[in-house]
Amino acid sequence: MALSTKYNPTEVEEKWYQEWMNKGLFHSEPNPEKKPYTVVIPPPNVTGVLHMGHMLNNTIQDVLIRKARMQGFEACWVPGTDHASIATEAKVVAMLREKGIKKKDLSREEFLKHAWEWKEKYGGIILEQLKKLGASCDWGRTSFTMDDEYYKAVIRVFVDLYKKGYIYRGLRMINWDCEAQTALSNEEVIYKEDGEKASFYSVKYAIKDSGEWVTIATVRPETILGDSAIAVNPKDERYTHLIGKKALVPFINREIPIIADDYVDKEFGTGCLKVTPAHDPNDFEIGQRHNLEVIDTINNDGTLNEACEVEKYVGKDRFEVRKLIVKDLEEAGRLVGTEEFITRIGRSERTNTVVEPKLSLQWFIKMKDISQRATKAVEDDEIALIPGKFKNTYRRWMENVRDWCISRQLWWGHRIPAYYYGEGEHDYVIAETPEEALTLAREKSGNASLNVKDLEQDPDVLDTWASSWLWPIQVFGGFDGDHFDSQRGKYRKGSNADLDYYYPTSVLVTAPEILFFWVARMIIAGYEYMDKPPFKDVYLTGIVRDKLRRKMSKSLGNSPDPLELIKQYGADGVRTGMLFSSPAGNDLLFDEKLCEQGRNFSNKIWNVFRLMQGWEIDDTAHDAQHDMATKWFGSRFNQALAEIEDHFSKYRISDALMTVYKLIWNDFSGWYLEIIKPAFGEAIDRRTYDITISYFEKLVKILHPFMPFISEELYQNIKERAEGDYLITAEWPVKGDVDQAILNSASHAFEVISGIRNLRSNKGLSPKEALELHIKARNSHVYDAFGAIMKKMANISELKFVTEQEKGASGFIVDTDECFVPMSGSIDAEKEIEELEKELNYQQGFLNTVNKKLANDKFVNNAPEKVVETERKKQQDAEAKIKALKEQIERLKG
RNA sequence: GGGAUGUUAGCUCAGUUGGUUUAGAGCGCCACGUUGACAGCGUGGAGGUCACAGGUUCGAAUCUUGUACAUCCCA
Repeated sequence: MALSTKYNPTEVEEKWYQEWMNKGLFHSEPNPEKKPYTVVIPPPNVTGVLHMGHMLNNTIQDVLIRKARMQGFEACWVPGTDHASIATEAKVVAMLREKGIKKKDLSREEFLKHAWEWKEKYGGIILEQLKKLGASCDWGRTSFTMDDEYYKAVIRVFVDLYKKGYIYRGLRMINWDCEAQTALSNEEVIYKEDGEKASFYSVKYAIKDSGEWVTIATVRPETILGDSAIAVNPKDERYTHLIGKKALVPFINREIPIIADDYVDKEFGTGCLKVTPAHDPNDFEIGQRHNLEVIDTINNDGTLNEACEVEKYVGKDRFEVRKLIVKDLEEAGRLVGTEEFITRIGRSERTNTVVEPKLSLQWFIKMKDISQRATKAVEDDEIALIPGKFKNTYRRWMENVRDWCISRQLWWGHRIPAYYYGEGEHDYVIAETPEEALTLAREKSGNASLNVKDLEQDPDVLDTWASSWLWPIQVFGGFDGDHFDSQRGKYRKGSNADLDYYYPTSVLVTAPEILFFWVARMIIAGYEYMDKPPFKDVYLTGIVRDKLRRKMSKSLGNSPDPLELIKQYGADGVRTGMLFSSPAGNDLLFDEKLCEQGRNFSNKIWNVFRLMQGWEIDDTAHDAQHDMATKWFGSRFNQALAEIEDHFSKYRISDALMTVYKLIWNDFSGWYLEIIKPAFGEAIDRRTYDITISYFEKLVKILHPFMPFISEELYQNIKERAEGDYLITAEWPVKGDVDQAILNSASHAFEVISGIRNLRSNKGLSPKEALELHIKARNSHVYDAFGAIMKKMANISELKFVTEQEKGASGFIVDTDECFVPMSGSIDAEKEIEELEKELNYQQGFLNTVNKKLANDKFVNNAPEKVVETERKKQQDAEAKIKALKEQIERLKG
């Protein structure tokens, strides 16, 4: 059968993925005979489509899981998706808006129906796309963070943490969109790149019981009426005498203290800061530190309320009031100056209105105590972050961890299980179900006649991360039913076979951007509920950028369509393309050329197969000449395998791939096959053929994690396979012996071959023209073993040893052996001398540095003996080489 | 403003507790080559004062200090 000279991935990839699925080869069950190797996928958002970041991330996971599977681990890769409350809700709202439906016209139930429909339609897209990449996930275990059981788990954990005293309700600044009347996440607030123009007003406040004044500067004069202090820097000598005194708010003459706080920048404005805790996040924090009154003067719709105490402003919009108040201040002689400056103004992504910082009651998790174990785990390397530089980042964040605000003013998500039965601040209960809530509420209120209708559940949902932090536990159902011991607030050990077997997982592969959002919190939850870490290693990938180092994003349009790439280069090509340049933690500058390189590699391997497949085999003969070649490649393979294992142990996936790449392309294809390749029309002997095929089989094995499809295709084609024999589950090669002497001899022989090729190239001699090679060698060992190979590879008709310089020959030097190639024509002596002198120069310079070292007593006395010895060896080698070079030059001159 | 990381060939990166050669790889580039696996290929070649300036050391791309630039995180 004639095979195409080009490899065509599309069909092959489809075929093998189906076959692997049909045979259940991705599926895993706890197996006491084997050790587990578990990976949980970072669940992609249901809103998304596959982008290059997913491609990189999931390729790495697949490489790791496939290798583990072949190494005899019970490999389990659990896939799934994240409900992504904010992103999804925004998408659904936008979709409804296009249909002319407003969210506020819908009931919660109606809205959620739309959301679920949307999720069913689009939520699985990424997972389907991952199949094209070759991801060997155990699809039967697919999880979703809003599956029924998962939902219950999240609620359970909320109740549990509340019982343990970790959850509380408190005031916090949020971003408020006055037009849409909703809270915004930080991600939904946008700032113009170059800032915006704003006016900076200087206003003077009277100091009580003194004729003095103090001048503050503000961009938001409408919030003056909510002021509760004036702050100065404690080191600012201009104002020290005022600290502790009272100032009077203009118009209303409310007495507010003058306080000292480090936050205040002496250089900025007048050095006096008006503090309005209700309407500025920084002011709020200052307020907390100094126990200041919080006076909320702005309504949800952006108008001022009664709390501002000035009748004419009440009910008017904040920007209208700004104009009015500026005018009034001016008339009252309180406005000292106005200047324009550029500042960052946050606007709502959706309505473009200026975001109003607003205080609101939110739910929090106290982080300090609950996170102690997680901080220590990374500090003590119980969990390794790779690359290690993230250990610092992690420590700093954990040591300064802030309480986690877990409530979101949204509908899509896990609804907070707080049930209110009255208007009082504490009139609520926390429970898994309304029924339980009712029982608790009756107890707490002492009102036995309460019924379910009197309870109102908190309308907000939980932060998405407050569900995904349970991912490594809950994908195995760790919080289901009796597995969770709600008395102790722990997983009940031994109750869930899957969890007991697969947890802790082996490695988490994710992006550094979510180190705190997700990774740290999973570690916290892992120790809290399992008393064990969720994973042993965390491999942090880089960000995929374009050639110009810009992050790939939809809005820039600089991200290629991954599926299109797969179509063009094959999944194997794209996978290797991504991995060629992705050291852990470093950004990957994506270039389609890398995929092209991957595709070319597929093609190279394909043609290797075509070559071997075309050979005729002679069963009777044994060509002993090939024994040296097979021995050599055996050692070379083992050497490379050891390197590969070493790279893998350090998660240097890119280096491991490059080692495989070079082993196949240079060593196997470039040298080995060329050596044993039978001449046109001749057959290869059986023994050499068989061993070559066994080498090729080993090569496709170590290739498999990177290029699963072409490797399986070739594995199936190089020989008949028994039923059920697949590469994906085949045994990973075992490390064997490395014969260093053979490797050294081979590289010497290859250098001689290169020397001859180089000589041909310089002299324009055809490779078809046979040459003689005469060698003045220190020992002839290498040539006894590799002579035949050298003759074949360099087209040498005769190889003989000489003891004297040769006249009328071109020469070159390998190590200290002098090689002569007799020439029929004339020799360009000048040119050869020039080259030899260049080399001589280098060697003499080199010898100089070595001699300098050896002449230095301090070096000889202080350096380790081994180092001194290698220097002596270098000295000897260089001297011998220089001698040989000089001889050659003499010869040419003479 | 605080902190972290980085700067090695045209590009992307290795360089593993300072000593195997006055630095390596892949890609790109240049020259030559095509009836016999592969032009999506082969053979050969060029290309770097390791950002800059000091310091430590017998010895520095590697340790240290400073400068410049770049990226990221936090406020």
